[in-house]
Amino acid sequence: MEFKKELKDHYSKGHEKYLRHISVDCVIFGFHENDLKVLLLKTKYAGGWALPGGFILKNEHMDASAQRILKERTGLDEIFLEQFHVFGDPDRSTKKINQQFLKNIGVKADISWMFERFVTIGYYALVDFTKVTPSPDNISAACEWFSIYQLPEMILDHHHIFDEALQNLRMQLNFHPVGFNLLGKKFTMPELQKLYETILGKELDRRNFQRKMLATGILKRLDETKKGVAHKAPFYYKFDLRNYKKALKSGMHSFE
Amino acid sequence: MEFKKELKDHYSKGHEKYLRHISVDCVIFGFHENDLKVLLLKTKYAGGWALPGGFILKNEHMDASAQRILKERTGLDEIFLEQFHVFGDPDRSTKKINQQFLKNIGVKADISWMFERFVTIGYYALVDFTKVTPSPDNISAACEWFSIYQLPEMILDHHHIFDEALQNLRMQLNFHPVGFNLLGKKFTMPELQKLYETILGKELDRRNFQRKMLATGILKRLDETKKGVAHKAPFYYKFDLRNYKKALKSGMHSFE
DNA sequence: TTACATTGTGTCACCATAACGCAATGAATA
DNA sequence: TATTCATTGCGTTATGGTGACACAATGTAA
Repeated sequence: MEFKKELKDHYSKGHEKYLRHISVDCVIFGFHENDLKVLLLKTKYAGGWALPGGFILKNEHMDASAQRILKERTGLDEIFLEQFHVFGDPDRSTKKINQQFLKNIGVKADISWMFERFVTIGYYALVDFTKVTPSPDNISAACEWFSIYQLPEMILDHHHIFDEALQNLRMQLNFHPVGFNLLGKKFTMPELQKLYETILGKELDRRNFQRKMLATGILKRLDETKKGVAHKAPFYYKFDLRNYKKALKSGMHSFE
Repeated sequence: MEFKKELKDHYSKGHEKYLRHISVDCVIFGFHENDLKVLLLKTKYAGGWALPGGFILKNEHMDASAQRILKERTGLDEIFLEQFHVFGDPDRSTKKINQQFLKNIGVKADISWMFERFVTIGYYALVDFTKVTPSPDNISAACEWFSIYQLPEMILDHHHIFDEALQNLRMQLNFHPVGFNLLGKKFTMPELQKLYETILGKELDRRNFQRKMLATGILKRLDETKKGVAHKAPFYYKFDLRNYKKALKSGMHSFE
């Protein structure tokens, strides 16, 4: 009940803390077991899964609010974040779902700022899957990873927001290095390739991929090879941060 | 005085009409006399030039509000518009300038929604220069074109917004056809080339440009040649709208 | 010891691009 | 009327990136 009061306060007085009409939604990508995954929240009251989202504090930088939201859901700091699109359809947050939601938590719809229209800023994030501790927020019953190829039913236009995010990530992949945010410190070439294939949703030629990646100069080969694998052991690589950052700014060439 | 009352109402009661905290700013590009130009407004009260901007009506699609703003400043309908970035720094609209402004029109700063923080959505537009009738709004003394290479002093972070818009336009130029929105119905190859050179800010090889443009398939050569020119008369071209739109979706290759 | 899936490196044909050549055009000039 | 000449239209060549594929090296499993 203490919890419900806090929630009720949030929904009836949140407009005193946050900018009205503006929300931030995050598409958080992680890579695990050769699969690209997205972090979603199971809403308690509305039903369906939702992108981690939140609002902008009255004196907070918009980017900082996205960072804050991600920190709360993943436990991670200084996440790679990119604003990719704003969703401004007046009907995007249908009144229906909010009404049901507010009724469930005992707030009269017409006195809540949540009942008003929201324009939402879409961010996508790339995180190291192994370092994330998913934690649901107040209004969520669960916080879980989903394969981007097996997404559950999602609320509002969140599936559409996800689609746009993925499309933007794929574009980004053509011009900027991406792996650093999604992989651990060291990795093999086949692992890196799998990441690219998963994001792009298509297979790439092993040999051409290696040649192109090495040509970018953002990789450093370690003397170490992967142990305990059947067949020939691949080398480990790490990113050359200097060149990696240069490539982030200046851009690269595309992949097949 | 009638005018001042209207303005005062807008600044003291506008929040009843518009979404709070959100504005829309447009970078309107036009091409004239081999020069890329931007449409700016001279503010009456604040001093300095500003991007045409406005707010989102409570039940209006965000894109529609940008279209409305452009219609008011240029007289044009169905303008090519692209949302390119959101500017969310809490300090971007400094209180200083708004305070001075509101004082000048006789509105107490602390009662106006305009005094609050704004997150602004940046759009850029491509228009046919010859069809535009620049018209200033209430709070502006003038509405004029400026060469992107000779911009005047601009208010707030509007110069920064312009810079981002130009950078995005240049990116866009690499993958999507652009001329249709900036040129008239028919044009010569050198004219089209000048447009590209002006946007990119560098010279291109005349012969390679022609070959590449024709290879895209978005152009149709007319039987007509330009009259009254010294030396060899160039052919006129028009866009093949079918292929043009296809290229808009699927993308193209880049220019040098 | 052998089999075999996987890795590292190399080759080749193809295509887009950048750089440049040259003849055709047609108004301006002599 | 003949000539000049900047500009246009079309073509050629060298280069480098890309996709498709070959082959030897590796190292565990049979």
